[in-house]
This record gives sequence, structure tokens and C-alpha cells, in this order.
Amino acid sequence: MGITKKEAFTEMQNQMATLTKALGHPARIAIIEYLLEINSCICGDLVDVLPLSQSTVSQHLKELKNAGLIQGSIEGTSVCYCINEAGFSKISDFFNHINTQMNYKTNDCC
Amino acid sequence: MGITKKEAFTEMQNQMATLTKALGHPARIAIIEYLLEINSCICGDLVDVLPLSQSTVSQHLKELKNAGLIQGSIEGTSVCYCINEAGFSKISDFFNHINTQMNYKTNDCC
DNA sequence: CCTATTTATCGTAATATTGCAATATACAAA
DNA sequence: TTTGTATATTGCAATATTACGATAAATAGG
Repeated sequence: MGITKKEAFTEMQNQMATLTKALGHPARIAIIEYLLEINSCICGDLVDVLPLSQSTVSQHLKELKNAGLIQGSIEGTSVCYCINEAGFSKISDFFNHINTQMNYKTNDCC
Repeated sequence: MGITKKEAFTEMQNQMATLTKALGHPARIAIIEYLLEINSCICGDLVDVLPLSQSTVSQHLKELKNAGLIQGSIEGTSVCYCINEAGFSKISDFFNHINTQMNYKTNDCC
């Protein structure tokens, strides 16, 4: 039905899915990489760098912002977007947890 | 248009997007958590644990397998699914890279 | 005020995802 | 061979995503 049964899962599971889903597009990966590289950015730069139209880039930025992976503040006529470290901490915590569990247990199956 | 312009991005960007996209659903997060917890699994277990039908669970398992996040091997009548550490290493590498860059640079904007 | 610049939003079309029932497939046991 | 068990696949229907052009909104500079 195209609709995710969110209510059937834990808040943590939904939150982690929201964060990873937001990264689940090459343009949004590219945006994050670019923001990390220059550590300060305006949307206009991204339109030049990415092979997508201005409106599409704006939408991707909105999704990353909604997920809490980037921040944006108005800076005169333009908007300054940058990494939101809090969002990435949450993901890192999850993967650290996974790595710990993988190291702890022996993968004796498959 | 609902179609991602994959050809316009690097292979790394597409690969990372594929991996994170595969995790971008609470059911698939739940599957990974369950596999980590019991460290060995057959699909039937998951159908009991998850609030989804057998066919839907099977589809989610297929997506995780295609992305390289889990492995499955036939074990008599059932299938034994478990974590594919190689897939998670790739994601971990990416997030370690992000964390390194975040620590290195000062977030002086926004 | 007028104009240019920058970013967001709307409308729309194409495609993808999610979910389930029904069915198919594959194997084991009787 | 027949029956049962476990998993995969197919075929929908409902909804979401991706992308773009057009347009709106907001501000800066003349």
C-alpha cells in the first residue's frame, strides 16, 4: 500500500529509519560530503555542484533538514546550510552499538 | 519523476545511498536488531516477531540481502539469515570519515 | 519604487515503495 | 506419492519519492 506501518515499531526504530532514509539518495550523500568539505555553504553553491535543478536541490535540503542532519539559517538573501552534528551522533551511536554486538558474538551461522 | 539520476553521481555516493536506503525502514531496522540479538535466524522467527505478513517480511529480507547487509543460506526447508559484516563495515567507514571531518573542522557557521 | 538575486513552494508526471493475499516452489517426512 | 512446512514470487492497490518548470517570496542594490 506504499504506507509504512510506523505505529507498529518502536520510536527508536522509526527514528533510525528516518535518519538513514534521509541519507538514502546519492544527491543527499553528495550534499553531506560537500558540506563536510567546505564546512559552510549556501544552497546556490550546491546547485552549481550537483547535476540537479535548483528546485530539486532545495527539496533534498529540506529533507535533510527535516531529518535533523543539517541546519540552515537565513543569511541576507541566501541561506547558510551546514551539518547538524546531533543527527550524525545518533546514527554513529547506532552503528557503534551494531559493531559492539558484532564483535561480541561469533558469527557461527551462514 | 520518481527516478533517481544515479548516473550523475559517483559510484561511492550511489553505493552509500543504496546501503542507507536499505536501512531506511523501521521493519528493516528491526530485522537487523533482531539478527544482532540472536546472531542466527530463520525467516519464520521474524514473521512471529514483526507486525507484518510473511510475504512482506520476505520482501524486506530480500532488500537487505540485495544491499549486502545480510546473508542467507538454505538450511533444509528454511533459510538461515544473518548479518553480513562486510556491508556494515562500508557504512561504518563512511561515518568514521564523517566524524573525522567534523572533529577536524570548526563548525563556525549557522 | 524597480530590478535582480536567491531560495522555497506548487503543480504535475513518472516511477518506486509498501503491504497483503494468493499462489508457487522446494524440501522433508510419512 | 502425498502431505505438511517454510520461504519466495506474483499481482495488485495505495501511497511516497524524484524531478522539473513555473511561480512565489524575501531581500539587496540601485
